[in-house]
Amino acid sequence: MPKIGMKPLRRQQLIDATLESVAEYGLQNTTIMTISRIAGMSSGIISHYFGGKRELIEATVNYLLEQLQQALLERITQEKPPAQTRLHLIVEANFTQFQRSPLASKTWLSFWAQSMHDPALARLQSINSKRLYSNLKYSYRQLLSKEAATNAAKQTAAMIDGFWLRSALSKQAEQEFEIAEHLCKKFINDLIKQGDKLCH
Amino acid sequence: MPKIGMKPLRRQQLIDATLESVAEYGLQNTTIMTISRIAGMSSGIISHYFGGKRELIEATVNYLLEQLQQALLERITQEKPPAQTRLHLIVEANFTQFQRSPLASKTWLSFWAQSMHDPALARLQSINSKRLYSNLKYSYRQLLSKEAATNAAKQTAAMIDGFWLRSALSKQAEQEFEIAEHLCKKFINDLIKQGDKLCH
Amino acid sequence: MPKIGMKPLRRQQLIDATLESVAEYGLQNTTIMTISRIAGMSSGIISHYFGGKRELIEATVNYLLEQLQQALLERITQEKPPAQTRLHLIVEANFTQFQRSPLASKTWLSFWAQSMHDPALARLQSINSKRLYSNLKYSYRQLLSKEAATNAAKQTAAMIDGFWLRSALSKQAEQEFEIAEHLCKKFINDLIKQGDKLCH
Amino acid sequence: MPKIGMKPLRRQQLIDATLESVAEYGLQNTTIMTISRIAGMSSGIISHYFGGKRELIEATVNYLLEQLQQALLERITQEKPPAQTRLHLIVEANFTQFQRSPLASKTWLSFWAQSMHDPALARLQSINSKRLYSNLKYSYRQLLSKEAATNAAKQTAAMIDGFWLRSALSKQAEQEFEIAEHLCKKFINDLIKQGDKLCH
DNA sequence: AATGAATGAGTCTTCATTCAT
DNA sequence: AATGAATGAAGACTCATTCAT
Repeated sequence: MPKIGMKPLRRQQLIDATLESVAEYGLQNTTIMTISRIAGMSSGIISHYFGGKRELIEATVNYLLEQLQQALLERITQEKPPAQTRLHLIVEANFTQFQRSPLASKTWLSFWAQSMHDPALARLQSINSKRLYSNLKYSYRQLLSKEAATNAAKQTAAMIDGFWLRSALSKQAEQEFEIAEHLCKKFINDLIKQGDKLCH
Repeated sequence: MPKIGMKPLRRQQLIDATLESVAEYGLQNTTIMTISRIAGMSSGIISHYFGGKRELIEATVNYLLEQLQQALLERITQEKPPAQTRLHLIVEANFTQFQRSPLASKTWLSFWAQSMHDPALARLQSINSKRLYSNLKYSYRQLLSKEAATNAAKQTAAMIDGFWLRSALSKQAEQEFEIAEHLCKKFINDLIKQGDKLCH
Repeated sequence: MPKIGMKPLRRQQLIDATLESVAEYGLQNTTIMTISRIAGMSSGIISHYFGGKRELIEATVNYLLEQLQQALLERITQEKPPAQTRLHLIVEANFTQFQRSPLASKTWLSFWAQSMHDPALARLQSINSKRLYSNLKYSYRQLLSKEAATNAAKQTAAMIDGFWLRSALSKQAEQEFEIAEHLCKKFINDLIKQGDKLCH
Repeated sequence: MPKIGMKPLRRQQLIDATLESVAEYGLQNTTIMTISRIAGMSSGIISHYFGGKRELIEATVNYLLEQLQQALLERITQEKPPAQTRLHLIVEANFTQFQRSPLASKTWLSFWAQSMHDPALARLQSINSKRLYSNLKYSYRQLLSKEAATNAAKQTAAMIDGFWLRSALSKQAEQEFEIAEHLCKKFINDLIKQGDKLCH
């Protein structure tokens, strides 16, 4: 069945299956078998489309990164929001329904841990980490002094990642994520309010 | 060599070797062989002293938790510090030289990821997470209203964990940890200063 | 080679290899390696087709039982023999060429010993034991009183198993089996003759 | 503690422990550890007194054989019984309380299975098998013709071993052994009675 | 005499990869 | 394009043996 465009479709199906498998069994217990079974395909298909398990894992992380980036772009590029709004949108992009899902959150954490010993994953993780920081700093810079903006961006990035980590590991993930988003925004607001006073 | 007191010694040696192995190879690539080779012992020794790999891993996490707890107790119990100082001490306890070491930080992250699919590790992680929050909240409560203290404790816990996570994954871990500790303390100070103003 | 019908073929090949291995090395010294080497396959194939060594062992015992049962059915069902003939046929089924082979006899004994500590094997052994007794009793009942039939069935079953055991362990197994079959039939004949006299 | 006569004592204690271990766990699952634990000694003691596990196992089988032989001698040498009585005594010696115990019966069977692949055990088993036959034949010879005696001895030996095997593997071992002993004696009586008639 | 700490070869099992079809 | 049969290296675990004390 030599259909055209089969390759992207199959690849995405396998990436989705990988996300499901990692969410259910963990990265450690995710095997060619669990992935291919979830995808409803044979085990050989992975080598066929990705060359090996490692490449499929990397492609899956890439997909998560793209989703995150896209969530931000969707929010920001439609309009030209003021800096504070933009900061809120960055927070929101990091706490979308997709990112909150056990599927995504468990996978992220597994990948981060793995990234310490896998250069390809480390590279992706580094890009992601810097991107969050840059986005935050850019917006803060419009409201605060250079030093204050740098500090604020680092604190906010840490708080976002920290809340995200704690929520992902919590048993009441859903609820925790809700509070987390609120407290991140509150932190931003307090920071700006405080910055105003200090400026004047 | 039937020496008395051999058991605690060997167990600690194996825990140390596990930390080194996880730091170097990751939890996923840490095997009975890597651990026993680092410890300079045979592979059978692990089953002999811990029953199995799983129990050794759990004992190692327990050791990390104890180190963390002890770092805090050392700082707090010798004196009765004021609340703000106490909050700083909590931050410091989470950023000791030991905790900053790749050995500890990489191991923590590996364990957290694994905890999502391992009830025993999940339990330990949960205890640790709640302990940090409780300690922070207790101190904040002496300075802020109940609601404000709760929010502050959650934000601070997230920031500590987040900084810790970002630093551990960073290539300039040492430097990042330094800044992280400073910014956590700064956040606490700002929060309290702000809280004062709101109260008055 | 995705041929259809590969599974039953491979399973039988592995069962045959298991019989050979147990006959040559004993159940205790039969390993995944000895079996797969005899079968001319890789070690992984056993888990692939049976799930594990245990299941392969059980399947092999089952095969021996089926062979025994089939040997009896072949002899009995084609005709409706008189009771005495039927008793002889039961004896013959227990001393077929296959059952006499070191391959079968050594394996039986290994399995019986193991059955004392393995519920699954114990169940199979129990079925086999009861089946022999039932078959004998049914035939004797047509010739003797109830009590005499019970006794005769028990004695005959014991004699068959005992001869079988002694022959299997003997160095001149082939010769011993020959005599054993003859003496079992003689015992049956004598018993019936004697029963006649007692009846009349 | 260089006590004199320690060696025989320790050896017997270890043989007893081996019997218990084999009865409880089976020969396959009987390890240096299970034996030494039951004996309340260290694992090293076995090498110390027997050289290795294998030698201990063989010594244990030897002990079982001696018990069997002694049971027979006790019954026969006290008096000079007539042949039929003597045959009954042989049966009784094979069904003493000790031989009926799971401890002895399970061990016997394990050893027999192992004997197929262990020359030392095979030798012991062969001696035992021949001894039973010889004893039976000697007594039968006083009552029957040479050929009849040979047949009778073989049948009786098979029946004894067969009953013993079936009883050992039965769930109601105790009860089965009782019936077994009775039916063996009955077989002997019937045989002699029949032999009388044929002789006259 | 007796211990038990330590070893490491051997076992079963898992699983990513290969490849004929 | 897609399968899944087959491989074999690597994993954790077991256990008889050794040996310093």
